[in-house]
Amino acid sequence: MKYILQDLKVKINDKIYIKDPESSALGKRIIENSIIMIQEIGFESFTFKKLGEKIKSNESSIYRYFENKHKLLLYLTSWYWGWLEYQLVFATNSISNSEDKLRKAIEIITRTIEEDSSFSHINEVLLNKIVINEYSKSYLTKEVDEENKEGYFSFYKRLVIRLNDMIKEVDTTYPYPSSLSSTIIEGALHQHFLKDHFPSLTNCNETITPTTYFTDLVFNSIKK
Amino acid sequence: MKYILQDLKVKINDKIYIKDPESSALGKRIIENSIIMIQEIGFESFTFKKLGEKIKSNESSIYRYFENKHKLLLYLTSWYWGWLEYQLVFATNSISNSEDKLRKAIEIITRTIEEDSSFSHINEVLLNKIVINEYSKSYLTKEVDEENKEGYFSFYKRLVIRLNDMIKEVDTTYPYPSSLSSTIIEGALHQHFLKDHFPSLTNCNETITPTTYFTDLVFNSIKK
DNA sequence: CAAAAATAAAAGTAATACTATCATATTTTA
DNA sequence: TAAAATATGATAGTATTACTTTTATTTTTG
Repeated sequence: MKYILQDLKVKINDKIYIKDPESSALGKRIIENSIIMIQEIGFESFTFKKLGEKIKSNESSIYRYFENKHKLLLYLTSWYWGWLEYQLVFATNSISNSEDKLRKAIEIITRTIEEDSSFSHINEVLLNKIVINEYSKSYLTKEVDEENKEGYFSFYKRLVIRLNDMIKEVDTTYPYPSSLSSTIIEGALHQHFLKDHFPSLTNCNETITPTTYFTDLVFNSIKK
Repeated sequence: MKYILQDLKVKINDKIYIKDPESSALGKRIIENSIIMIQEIGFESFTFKKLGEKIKSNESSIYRYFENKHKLLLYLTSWYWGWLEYQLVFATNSISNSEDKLRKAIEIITRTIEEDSSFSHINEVLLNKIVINEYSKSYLTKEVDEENKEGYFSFYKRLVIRLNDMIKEVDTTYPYPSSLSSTIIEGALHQHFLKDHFPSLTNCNETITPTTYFTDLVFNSIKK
């Protein structure tokens, strides 16, 4: 698994970047350190100038890779959803029973990314935290429809559709499979956030995980 | 109902503002027009300078009411959740059957705010759109824990807890009432957003409403 | 080794997010 | 009703952001 993951390259829509950060050492440092920095100080406070200082490069050099920090966030989150989709496919592929498959899919999507199975320069534990705290900012904009047309959200959409398909496989008659799928994916991020900042608004904690909650939710809604 | 609503004053935490916008004509113009403007151009592009031009007042005068636009967003969204709570209490109060009560509560929380039942200077149809598009930005910040301690999210929390209580009333044994409650409230905003921008990720449309979907979801999860 | 490409350094611009000062208008109250 | 207090408006100023441009330097490659 490790070996395969090391070879995996998530192919990001090339309109998101000006120059592919995977194509150079500087590009990789930009990605690696932007993840660390956004996680540390938050997306609002993060600037290309600060990142330049951190990686001892120049602001103007970073602008040759990404138009602006919004595009960089789109890049990072696209990578995350692509990575998660790979995890999902890898883990569910061999399961023939559709109920077991769905169960596993929910687990993959809602679990806490804990062990640092990080390969190369991307720390997906930190990246998962960024997705929890910043992802919705990437689509809650006035430009969402244009950017959607450009395909900037295609990994996310593909994941929602994949889960939707798995739900349908278990119960063809369930009338809201894509709403349920999008609720799980977005809701999982939200429950993880609440657990850390608004514990009174969730039952999730060290013992009850979002996986437990969403598994129960899904299997009560669809017929088994 | 109209009459009562006209008298309702949502009492916002006074640390959110510097000077109470309800206390003056200028303050009310700030609120009224900031809602219109944020809805029009989005929160990112919105500035106090632009608002000043629109209401023919001065940037510096607006700063005497709100420290910054983040606090203004907290004010507007607090007002919205307070208003929605009022709607909820008003509509469910007289229902004695706890299942019917929950059903009505879900309806109030997940429905599209359509008719402009606006009173005074606040247009809650536009405000609902702002909440759909911008609310998560108000808490997805590095300051969320401090601001939560200051009580800036108390209306939202109270609504989640109220719905949680109603779920418990119907089924005391259900193990995830607060997660379900927060999923409904956050999820309803999300489904409304998807319906407008990512229709392939939701089953909600003109005929299937978020209310239909969430009502089904809830009553399949809890025992009746 | 020369040419091309990538990166770094520095400077410049327009806008943002404020703060401060002072003038003027309006309201309050003595 | 005059004086005082308060609210608002106009103007200017500051630091930072979000870039763009130009030029110099370093690295890569043919």
